[in-house]
Amino acid sequence: MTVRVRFAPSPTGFLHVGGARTAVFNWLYARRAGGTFLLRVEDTDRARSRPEHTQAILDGLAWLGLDVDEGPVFQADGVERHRRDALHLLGQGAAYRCFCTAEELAARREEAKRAGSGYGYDGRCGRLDDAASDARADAGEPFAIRVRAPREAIGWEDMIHGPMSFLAGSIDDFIILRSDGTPVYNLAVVSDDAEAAMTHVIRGDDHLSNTPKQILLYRALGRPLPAFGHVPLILGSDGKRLAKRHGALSVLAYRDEGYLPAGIVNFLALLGWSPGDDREVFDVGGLIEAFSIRRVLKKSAVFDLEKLGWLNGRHIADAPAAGLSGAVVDILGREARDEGRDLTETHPGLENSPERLARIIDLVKGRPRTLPALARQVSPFFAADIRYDEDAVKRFWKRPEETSFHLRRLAERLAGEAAFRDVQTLESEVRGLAAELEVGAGRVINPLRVALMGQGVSPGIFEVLEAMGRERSLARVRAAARTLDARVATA
RNA sequence: GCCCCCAUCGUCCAACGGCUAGGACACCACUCUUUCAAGGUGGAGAUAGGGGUUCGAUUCCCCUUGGGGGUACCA
Repeated sequence: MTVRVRFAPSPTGFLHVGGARTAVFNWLYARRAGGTFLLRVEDTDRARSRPEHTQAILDGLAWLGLDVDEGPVFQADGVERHRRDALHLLGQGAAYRCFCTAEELAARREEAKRAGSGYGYDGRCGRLDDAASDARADAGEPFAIRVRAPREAIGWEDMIHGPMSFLAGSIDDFIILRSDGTPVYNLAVVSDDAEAAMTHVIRGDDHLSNTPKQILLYRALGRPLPAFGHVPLILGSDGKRLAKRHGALSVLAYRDEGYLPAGIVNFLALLGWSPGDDREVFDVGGLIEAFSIRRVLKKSAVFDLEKLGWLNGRHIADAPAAGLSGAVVDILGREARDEGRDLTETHPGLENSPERLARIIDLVKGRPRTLPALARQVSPFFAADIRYDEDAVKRFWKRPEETSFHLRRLAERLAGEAAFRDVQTLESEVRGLAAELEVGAGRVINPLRVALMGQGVSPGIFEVLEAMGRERSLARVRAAARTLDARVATA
């Protein structure tokens, strides 16, 4: 039998990281098994469901690269079938009409709570004889439909938790069809999963206590049971269930902050799962190959932004330059527009020299953790004018007078080079100057880095000189000297 | 209240019932006499507590504690 799994979010919000991880596990399971991954939008809560949320979920999955084989199907489209299933159960005697009103039930629950006891439905309407029930229904009295919960314990073999069991009597006769004729969640899920022939239901731990209710519905309906697997929840740094206050939660927010889908998927997969050895950096293909639902933990995991950053950095470093250049152009272009300028103005040549851009990206991509950080490293190689980072200036341009002098001497010396083609030569020139000046090489190199990059971080400075080229490098060094002179004058 | 789940460094993961409890992120130090958001080396850092079972328990069982989920005519 081929594997059929589904991801079934409610369109009541965006695709958040918790949902995304459930989707990742389902998708990985399907891909690993050569099965089918279905998307079902559980939109039966009309009050909270919104079409734009459905779109956001679709966009989120697409961005992550979790391609859907079937669907999206919408739960609301199955309402007629849900109703038929409820009525079928009623006809079979596996369910009964309940004439208790919502108000009565709330009052009884309140009272039970006050008395400090449990408050499952007492089954009183289930004891009505058929004639009485029919008469009241015929008289037009509104009713909901409840299933008759079995008296024995309900258990199953969970793919993640192993043997699971709920005590006899711990499940009450719950409502499956409201008095307005609309189905309740547990019925809709079972009806839909059975209809779509799901073989495995992999979902969050929060559904653990729904499972026995659903199992009894499968049995009552005479439908084959899927295998269940309940993946642990993701917690915030305070150990509480991940919520909005823990920060950016929509996966698209991570996209906007410059994370790579491969980095997010890798990170999410590692939350509650490991291949069993020390490997941590995986591309998507590697994840599919290594994934096993048996190795998913029972324990909930805390979302650690630091580790996501590190992992994303690894993915940026591993990504081919061609796959990164579009993002760099976009980011720098957006920044230019924010200043009311144009990219051809702020970064001339960036868009029409793809080979040079690729070379620069390959040079700098080992360090940054996000796309904007990558763009910041690329920027100086194309920027029409340099901007000096406050902290870098404070740290490496501490002696403006001396540094200005050093930089001028360096410019003179480097100007003797016809072309900046050889990294070794460049290095010996810079070191030679430092020796001549009788200062440590770092005393020249660090200020030079700020002059060229405007930042305190860069690849090896000699590679930077070479990649930046003769004209631009000399211009930057001279401009830095002028800037420093101006500072001395105003000081 | 009742039902259910969970418990290894701060965090994410390892450890057929058997080496000194291992790796990663973060942190600290050193290093790359060139920066760090990169690399390398080293360091600190955990089996929640108590009982069992066993020659031997992170591992199996029980209790306690702690955390989480559910307990709707929400999904």
